Amino acid sequence: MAEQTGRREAGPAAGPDGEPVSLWERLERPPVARTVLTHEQIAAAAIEIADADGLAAVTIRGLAARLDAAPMALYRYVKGKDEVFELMVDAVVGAEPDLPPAATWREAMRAQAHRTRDTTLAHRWLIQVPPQARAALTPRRFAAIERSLAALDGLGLDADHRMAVFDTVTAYATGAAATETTMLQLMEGAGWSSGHELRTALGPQMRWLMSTGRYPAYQRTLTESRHIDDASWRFELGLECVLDGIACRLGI
Amino acid sequence: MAEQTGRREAGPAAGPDGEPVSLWERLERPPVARTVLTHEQIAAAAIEIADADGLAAVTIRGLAARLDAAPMALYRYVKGKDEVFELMVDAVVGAEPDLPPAATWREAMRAQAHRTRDTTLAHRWLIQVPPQARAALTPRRFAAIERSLAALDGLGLDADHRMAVFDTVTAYATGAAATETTMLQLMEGAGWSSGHELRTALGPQMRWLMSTGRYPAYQRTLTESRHIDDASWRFELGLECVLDGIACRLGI
DNA sequence: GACTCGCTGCGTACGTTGTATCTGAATAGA
DNA sequence: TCTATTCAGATACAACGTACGCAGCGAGTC
Repeated sequence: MAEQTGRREAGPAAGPDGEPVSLWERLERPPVARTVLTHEQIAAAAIEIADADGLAAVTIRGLAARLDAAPMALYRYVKGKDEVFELMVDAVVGAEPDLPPAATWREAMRAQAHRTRDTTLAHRWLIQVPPQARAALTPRRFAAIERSLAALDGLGLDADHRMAVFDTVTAYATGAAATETTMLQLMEGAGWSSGHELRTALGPQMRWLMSTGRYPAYQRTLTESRHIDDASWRFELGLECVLDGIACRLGI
Repeated sequence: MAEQTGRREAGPAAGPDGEPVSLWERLERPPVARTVLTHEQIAAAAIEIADADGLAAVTIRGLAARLDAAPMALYRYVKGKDEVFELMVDAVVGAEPDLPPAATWREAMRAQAHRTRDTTLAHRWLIQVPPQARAALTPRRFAAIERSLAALDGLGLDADHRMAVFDTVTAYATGAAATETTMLQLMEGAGWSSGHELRTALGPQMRWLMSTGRYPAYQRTLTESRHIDDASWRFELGLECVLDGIACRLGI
C-alpha cells in the first residue's frame, strides 16, 4: 500500500500512562492529518467559541479541538494566547461593514461611534479582551482610523485637533459601549432580562443600599427616569452632546 | 506546659511528598497562627501586589502568602477570586480624595472626570480588572455616583437628562483614561519611555504599515502633531468639548 | 543509491492556577 | 470525661498555558 504523502503515523513513543506503545498498536492507530491552518480559521473558531460560551471558554486546547488540531500545533501560527486575542479583535474589526461615504465630519464621526457600539454589543467578550491585545496595531485597525481621520480633512483643523476630535469621539463611544455591555452581562448573570426587572426585583444589596436613604439623588433619578431602559437613547443623546461640543469649541 | 488558646499545632497528616508526617515532626513544627483578617487587609495586600507586579501577579496563593495565611483561609472572606477584584476596586474608589464642593455642575463633572483619570493612571491594573468586578455595586461606588448626581440637581433637568449627563461624562472619562493607560503599558512593554521614541524608533510593523503609503491621513496627523505626547492636553480638550456639548444641547 | 544532518511539527510533561473536598483539632454540651 | 459539632485550612484535583525534546521527513553529500 502506497504511503500517503503529507500524512504520517501518529507515533508517540509512550502513552499517557508512561507505558511504551508497541509497534503494532502504533500501526493500528489512525494516521493523524497534518494540520494546515490559516490565521483566519483560527480567528473564526475562537470567535465562535467566545460568542457562544464567553471569552473564558477560549482556551488553546479547546480552540485546537475545534480546529481538529493538536494544541501545540497552534503555536506555529501564534506566539501565545495573547496573539489569539489579537487575531480575534482584528477579525471582528475587519468584519465591520464599510461605512457609507459621509458628507460631513459629523456624520462620519457619528457613524463610527455607532459602529463601535454595534460591534461591542454583537461580541460582548470584546470588553474582556486584555487591553494590550485590543489595542494591537493591525492593518485593519489602521484602515479604520485612517478613514475616520480622512473625514476630518479640509475643515481647517490642525493635526492636534484632528487627533483630538477622533480621540474624543472614540473615548466616548468605547466608554459608553463598555458600560452598556457590562450592565447587560451583569443583568444576564443575575437572571434578569431587562433593566426594569433589575429595579423592581432589585438585588438585595442594592435594595438595602437604597433603603438606607443615604443616596437620595440616585434614588430619585432611578425612580423618576423613564428612558432608563433605553440604552440607545442615552448613547445617542450623549453622542450628540459630544459632537455638539466639538463643533462648538473648535468652530467647525 | 499550658496550651495557648487561639493557636494550635500545624498538623498536616502528610507532607507534600505524600509521606505521612510523624507525631514528633508535627510537634517540632512551629504553631501556625490562626488567621484573623479583614477585608481591608486583603484589599490592601492585593493592591500592593497589583501595583508592583501587575494584576496577573494577584493570585490566591500569592495573596495568602503576603498575608501570612493559608490559601484557603481567604475563602472565609471572599467567595472567589472575583470578589478579591471587587474588594480591590472598592478600596481604590474609597481611597480617592474627597472632591471640594463645586460651585457649578461643570466644575463638579470636570473634577469627577479628572479623578477618574488620576485613579486609573495611579493603578493601571484597573483596566484589566474583569468588567463585572469593576462595575460591582459597592457602597463607596454608590456614594461617588450620589455626589455627582447631587451636583446636577437644581438645574431644571429631568431625571433622564441628569443621568445622561453623568453617563456621558463618565463614558468619556473612562474611555479616555483606558486608552491612555493602554498606550502607556504598550510603550512600557516595548521598552519605550515616551511617545516620541515610539514614533522615531517606530516599531517595525508600524513603520512598515506607514511606509505602504496606505494611510496618508494618519501619517500626516502623526508627523504634524505637536501635542501628541501630551495626553493631559488631549484629555482636557476632549473633556471641555464634552462639557460644552452638554451645556449647549441641554441648555444649562 | 546510501548515509548523514538539520529542521520542524507536535506529543509529552511540567509548573501554576482556582477551588472542592475532607481531615482532624478545638470547642461546647451532657 | 466523653461525645457531638463546627470549621480552619491541608490536601487534592482538574484545567490551564506552554517549555521541551524527539520522531520523521527532506535536503545535502559522497
